Amino acid sequence: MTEYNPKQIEIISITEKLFAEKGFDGTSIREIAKAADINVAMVSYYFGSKEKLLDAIILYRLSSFRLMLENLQAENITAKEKVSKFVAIYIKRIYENRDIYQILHYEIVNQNRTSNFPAFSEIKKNNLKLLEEIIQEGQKEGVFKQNCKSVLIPPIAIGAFFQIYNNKKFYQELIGLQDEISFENYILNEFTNDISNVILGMLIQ
Amino acid sequence: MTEYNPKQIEIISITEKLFAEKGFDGTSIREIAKAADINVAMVSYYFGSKEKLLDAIILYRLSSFRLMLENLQAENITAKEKVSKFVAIYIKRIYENRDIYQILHYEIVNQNRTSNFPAFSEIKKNNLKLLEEIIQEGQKEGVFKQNCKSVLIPPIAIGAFFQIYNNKKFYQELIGLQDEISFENYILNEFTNDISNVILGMLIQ
DNA sequence: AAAAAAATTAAACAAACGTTTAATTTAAAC
DNA sequence: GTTTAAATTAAACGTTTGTTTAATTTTTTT
Repeated sequence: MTEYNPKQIEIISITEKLFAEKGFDGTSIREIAKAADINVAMVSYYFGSKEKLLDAIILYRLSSFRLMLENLQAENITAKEKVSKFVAIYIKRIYENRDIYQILHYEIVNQNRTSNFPAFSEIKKNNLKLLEEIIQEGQKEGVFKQNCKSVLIPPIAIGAFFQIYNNKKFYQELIGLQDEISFENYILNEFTNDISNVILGMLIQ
Repeated sequence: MTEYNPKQIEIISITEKLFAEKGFDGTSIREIAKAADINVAMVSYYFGSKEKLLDAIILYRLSSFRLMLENLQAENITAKEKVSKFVAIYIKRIYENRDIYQILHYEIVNQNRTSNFPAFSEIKKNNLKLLEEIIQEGQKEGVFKQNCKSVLIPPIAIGAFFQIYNNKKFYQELIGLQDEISFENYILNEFTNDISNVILGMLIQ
């Protein structure tokens, strides 16, 4: 795997934000160069092309995605608590990596690019597998229903989060969250708790 | 309000699909012209510019969005049944208008365009108002909790739908839905029912 | 049938795009 | 301190972009 030097990582980070905000097609190399305070030729020099820069962003961010949830299974808590923890860790990770999620989401919808996202599918599958193990545990404990819709859990969590995040102004006004910090607090506490309860309500008999 | 002739409506419909698939920036006027079998100059001739064509698409689709849910409140059924019906109508409408939802979603995230979406916010607010009336009804009936998170209902429904729709291939494989028809059936029946239950689980004491 | 209006066309426009070049500066190696 | 490699630059490349022009065809009106 390719290692990136500090200059490359800086370009990756700045471009990640721009792509998430304005989209791949909506962001020009000249904009990137200006934001990162580099010459336009540097993108090609370091990454080969704009599209390969996108690949680099995805590769760079996704590489740190593995593990994190692995330890959860081993913990000595009830299945119900594990689901709550899963949701909390999941939403936190999405929130913290919202830029790359936004980019990936759009690039998956938008078939213009030929980037391959099998790595992303793999992560999703692993998450689901872990989740199903936890649910089976809860079924054995007799607290979860037998026909649980585990597949719906990630889309509910991710989907609801991005619906609110992408309509931030609308919901900030609605819920009454003035600044960025109170919004972040809402997401990581109240929202996380609510979604956790919604999902548990679906699982518990 | 401007009326559109059949030729304009054809351009609107074809462009709507292209914008939803490839994004505003990812779709060129020449692509639109080719798909709609018209000369490139016709877009400017009929709509003024590419950006005004986007406005026309939004205006044209959103104008048919009002009502639909209005009658629900008057029906002689329980609040619980009303919520189920609300969710079903809501998901159906999103599914049938998924292209314009996709465009709006992206354009709201993407601040490149100066299109104003107060009409869309208005629709969302009206939906929420109706929903809260139904919930209050259910609270009076004594079936719904006192502190209900009604704000979360639309984002859960829309969010979960688009998470699945935008990762269609992934979920088709996962759930086992070979063709387009069985996917549509899944969304309008099983998925709608599951989401309805999830939301009711959140409301019922 | 003649005149007026609307629709359609091919061609051209300048601007912006991603990318490459070749020259220059900076840093590392010896 | 000289040589070699890496980083950075301004300029130019050929395309593609959205839009406009001016000429032509089609349709409508009288």
